[in-house]
Amino acid sequence: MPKPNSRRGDLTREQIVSAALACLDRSGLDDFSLREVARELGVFPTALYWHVPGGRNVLLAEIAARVLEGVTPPCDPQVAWDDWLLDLFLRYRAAVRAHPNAAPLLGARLVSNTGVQIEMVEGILWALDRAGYAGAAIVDAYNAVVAGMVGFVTLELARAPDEDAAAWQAMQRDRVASVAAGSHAALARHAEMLTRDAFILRWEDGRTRPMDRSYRAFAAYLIAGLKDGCPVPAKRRSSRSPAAGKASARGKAAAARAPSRR
Amino acid sequence: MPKPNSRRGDLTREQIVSAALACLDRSGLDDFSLREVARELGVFPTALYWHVPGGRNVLLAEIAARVLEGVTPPCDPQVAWDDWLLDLFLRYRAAVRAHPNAAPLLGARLVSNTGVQIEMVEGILWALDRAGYAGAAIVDAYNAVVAGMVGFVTLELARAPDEDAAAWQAMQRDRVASVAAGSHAALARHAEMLTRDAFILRWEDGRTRPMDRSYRAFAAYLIAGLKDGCPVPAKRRSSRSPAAGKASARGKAAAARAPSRR
DNA sequence: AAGACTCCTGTACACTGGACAAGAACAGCA
DNA sequence: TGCTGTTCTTGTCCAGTGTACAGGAGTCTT
Repeated sequence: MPKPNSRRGDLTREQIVSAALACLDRSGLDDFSLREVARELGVFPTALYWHVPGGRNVLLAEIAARVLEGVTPPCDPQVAWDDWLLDLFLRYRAAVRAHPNAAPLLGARLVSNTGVQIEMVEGILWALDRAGYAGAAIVDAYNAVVAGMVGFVTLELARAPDEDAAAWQAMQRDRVASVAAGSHAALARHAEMLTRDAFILRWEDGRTRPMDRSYRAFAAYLIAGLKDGCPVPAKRRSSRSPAAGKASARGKAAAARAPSRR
Repeated sequence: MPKPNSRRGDLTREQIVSAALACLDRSGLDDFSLREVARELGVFPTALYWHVPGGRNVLLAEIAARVLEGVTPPCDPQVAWDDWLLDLFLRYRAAVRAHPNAAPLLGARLVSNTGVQIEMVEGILWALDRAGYAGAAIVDAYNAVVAGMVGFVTLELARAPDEDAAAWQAMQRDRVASVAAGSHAALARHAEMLTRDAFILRWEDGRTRPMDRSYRAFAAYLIAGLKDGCPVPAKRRSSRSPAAGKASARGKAAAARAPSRR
């Protein structure tokens, strides 16, 4: 029997989400359970269903929304669109790093549920609009921004196996070394760096070994690509030589003409 | 009591992984259970532990590796590095689309376990090396490629809530409409397209409504950014005029699809 | 023929998410 | 004050999960 809650109507949805987030931070997503949340609140597990109908999944979605609260920078017309985007990239990552166990949630079921993320959506569109995007192209650019931002951070924080860290590290290093000795020249050449900082090969995840530099580089690549790939190079203060913009515009238009197949 | 297995040593690790993949395809990741896999094989659940020590998680990792088997295009020095990368992007997506329920697996715990993905790693490094990347920069570029590729596809295939589809669709559309009516100009302008094809706002997921065009655009942005961002622009055969390169890229990628193993 | 080894059968356990019925505390109203 | 309906909480219940562990068939080696 849990300790009687102080008073009657004390249990709020907000409170539940907060407690759930705390549990998630502590126990990880795999061991996340409604019963633990209830224990934390001093309440019976089934009480949660009253405030958050839909149960576990809905609660997790709520957590995701909470984590993303306030990531969107203000829409300041003084700030150049690419700077704004970069800022969003950095803030998103910071927000998720504050609750790394929520990362797989965001990566796997990012859905608009409470309308919190609407601000983010509008912000991205606003930035891309100022960059000169419109029509179908703006949808593609928007998707690229979201996928890149969310994807990188999710992957960065994906858990490395939590067995004995030293053993895992040794195994990874050995395998890379042995494999690379063969015909894998490029791998061999950078083996040292890769086992520290490269996806798939690294033996520490992003919470013990952040990938700041790679993330910044990634954002830079993507934003640069967005500059190049814009059909109408720029709205104000054209950012790049018109020749490059025009040339790549032709290529993209050609690619976009063949819609589906395969 | 499961039906007696035909013979004694009939159960292989391969068989188990195949059955598990079949279960995953059928039931989805949330409802994936060892017991169902065992049922499918006509075997007691605990029998799986003999062939797959480590249980559920290890089995899931094995599935992930299986899904990614044969994605890596051959390392043909005739193919330009950017064409090779684009090809990899397309093949990766095709492979995951064949088993969409495995997408969250790849997105959340992409780890090198059986060495299958080593080929992919080496391929990417080889391509980036030819692009002129080296040292720390090649690690960043590599991470960008992996994160982009994996991230987009994972997000594309993230399940939309499986309640009544029509209701969900109506709700999404209404919310966007109502919110956009306010100060969200950019959102309002493209509301129609966005609710169909944009992350977060769309009401169908990637398996019923593929995002081919956005994915191609995304790959193009990223690869363009990688071209721009390279410290030493190009190693051999200095990158041709951008227009010509883009034009030939489509043809080349299509041609390179033929000599695939598997 | 005997033993060792491989592979699988059973049993058992602690735990999960969630449906359900019923009860407690409160509100408004007479 | 007493009554009634609503809002929340309590308990109970169940099917199903992952996996540890003890053995028991079948096959191979000697």
